[in-house]
Amino acid sequence: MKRISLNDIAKSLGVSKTLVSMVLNNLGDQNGISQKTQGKVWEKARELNYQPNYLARSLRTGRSKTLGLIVADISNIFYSRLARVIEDAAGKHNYNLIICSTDEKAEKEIELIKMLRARQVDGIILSTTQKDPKHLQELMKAKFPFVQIDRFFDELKADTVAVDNYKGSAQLTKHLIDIGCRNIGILAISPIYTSVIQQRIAGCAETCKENGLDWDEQHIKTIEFADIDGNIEKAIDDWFSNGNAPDAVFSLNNRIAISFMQACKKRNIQIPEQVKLTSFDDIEYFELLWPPMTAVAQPFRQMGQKSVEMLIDSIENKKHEYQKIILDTELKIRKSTQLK
Amino acid sequence: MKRISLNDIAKSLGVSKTLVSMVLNNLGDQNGISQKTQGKVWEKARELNYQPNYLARSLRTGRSKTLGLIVADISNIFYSRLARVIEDAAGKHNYNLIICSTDEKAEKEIELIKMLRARQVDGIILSTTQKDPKHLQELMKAKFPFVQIDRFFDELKADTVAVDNYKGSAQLTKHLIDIGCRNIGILAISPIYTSVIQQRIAGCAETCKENGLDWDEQHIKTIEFADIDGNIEKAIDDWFSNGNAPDAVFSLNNRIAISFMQACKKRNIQIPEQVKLTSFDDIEYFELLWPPMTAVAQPFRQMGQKSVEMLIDSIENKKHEYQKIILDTELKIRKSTQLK
DNA sequence: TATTTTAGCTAAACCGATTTAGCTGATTTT
DNA sequence: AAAATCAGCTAAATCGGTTTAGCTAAAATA
Repeated sequence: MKRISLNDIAKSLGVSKTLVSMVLNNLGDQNGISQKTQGKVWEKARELNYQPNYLARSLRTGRSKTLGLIVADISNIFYSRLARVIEDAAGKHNYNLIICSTDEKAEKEIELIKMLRARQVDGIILSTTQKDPKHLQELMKAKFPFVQIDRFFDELKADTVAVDNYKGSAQLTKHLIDIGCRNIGILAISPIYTSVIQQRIAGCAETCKENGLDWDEQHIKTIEFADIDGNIEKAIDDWFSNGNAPDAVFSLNNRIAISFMQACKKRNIQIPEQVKLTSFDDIEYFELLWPPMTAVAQPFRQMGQKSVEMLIDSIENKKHEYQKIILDTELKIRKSTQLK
Repeated sequence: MKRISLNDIAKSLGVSKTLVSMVLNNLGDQNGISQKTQGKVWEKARELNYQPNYLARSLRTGRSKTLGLIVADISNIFYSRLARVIEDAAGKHNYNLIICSTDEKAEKEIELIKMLRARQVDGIILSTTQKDPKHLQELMKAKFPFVQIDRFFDELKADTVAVDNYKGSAQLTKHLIDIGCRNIGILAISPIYTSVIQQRIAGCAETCKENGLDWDEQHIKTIEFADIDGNIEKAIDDWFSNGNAPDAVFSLNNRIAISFMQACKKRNIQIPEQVKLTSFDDIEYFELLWPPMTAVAQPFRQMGQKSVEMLIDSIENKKHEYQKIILDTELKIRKSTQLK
């Protein structure tokens, strides 16, 4: 049952394992190994069904050909689609992926980064949950390759790919104002200190102010990640039983939007008649919901591909220079913000 | 920038790396290392911010504490939810996960298994795309730990966790017949030879026959994974322009159901008035679609947890005995099969 | 013929941990 | 005082590759 090693091949052929290694890495010609010997090595390798041990190789070369991907929750469809793009892009360069979810816990994220580094991943693609950039600064200081995706600290001179959350949010808000909304409520997923959430809130708030709407913090309800449904219930209670219900709700995350919609169904709150509903993160289901949901779509394919390109360049290219890529979103207007 | 190794700690303290290794693995007491020395080691490790190299450890111990997860497509919400449960369950035992998608390609699956074994994962959780059990039999012969999840070969004496697809499908079909459907069309995702698809087809076909409905292969449309939308278009063309349109459609996969629904919207085919629509794999969005979709729900949490338990037992426990766990599904009846 | 070159190959170090077998000097037992 | 025990520690092998430096015998050159 023991797996076949280079040594086994070498011994059974009466050659050195150096030679076997060179041949199987296609360095035979370069090192002047005769065609005849090369043939024998390949044949024996096939006969014994040799598979190299990547651990041993990685230990020696210092390259594991593995990347880490850290997101809040891989079962969130936004991240799983992103993960798939990243998996494929990484695969093209012969890298594989260890995927981890933080559950929006900053502490867990730090543990995961530590674990991934202990596993000698060559780099990490990270949608951070950190409140401040301290830990990522340490990564930078250690010259450890990583890319910020989706969420990021602008002050870090690090590779970044994200969307213009401010602009996307402002566009959506403008749309709501254009169709007559005067009181926009925000459902923000905790932790709300992330760049993504802050920018989305700012985009909405500024646009409201610019257009002469009242704005204060009261418009924002924070939904704890650990109990989305319960928190949504509370938010709705608060809004709809105190007589200051918003005429439009802007959910900053697809999960929350769904939960809000479910709650409205239960309570017979009509969308869009009683309240307009909109969300960040367009997903394919939004089009088929009742009512179909107006949403801000993110170019997740581009994001995924770019992040891998940047990361691999930063791993393999000594003179890699960091880049910040900010992509545009697209507003998809649907029935949840249209009366007719 | 070099990372700190055991040797660095050992040298800087003037002790052997054996000692350092023992202390940091909490084997100090057991090996009679004095408290004073242990204290010094821990302190130095903290001071130098030592992180063990998992590759080196794994190479030596023969345990990588890594599992492989192979599914058709991690961006499919069914698999991403499963993956999340598996990630958490594995994490509790200090295992991490390399996640891979096969795109329903049998060849790619074989490559992925090879790759995962080369990476020395300790075991694999696999939703197979293979047509015949040949390759999995090889895994068994090599005594390599793996668990079949969702899709499986019944003839393999291997750990398996899945649902009773036949029963779930039969239940759903019975429901359709009960509400008056006489001509049920199946949308099957290719490859249709998987256990899952075969059982779902059989459950539907047998139930139709038992209830006196006509049945032949014409009722089944195969949808190629690589072009779901295009294939759905063709299927609809064929059904609805040839005058032998089904009065109910049973989609064997959540992706296909969504695509079918989208196509119906475009063509103004009314659900459920013109055609009832049902699907396997209940997902949270189904409840909010218009119309909400009748579906067969799978206990994915249980599936994920059980699969990890079984796999880890089979890795760590010499006298592990294989188990086959077949769970029940739950029929969720919603508006897409109700006229009123 | 003596020397250099070359083709073809190998020995040994190395990556960073774990693990086995055993050493050293002090203390206890006989 | 010699032998046995014990506390506390270490040297070296090992996992399976890659890589460096260099060997050997035959062929080519001087």
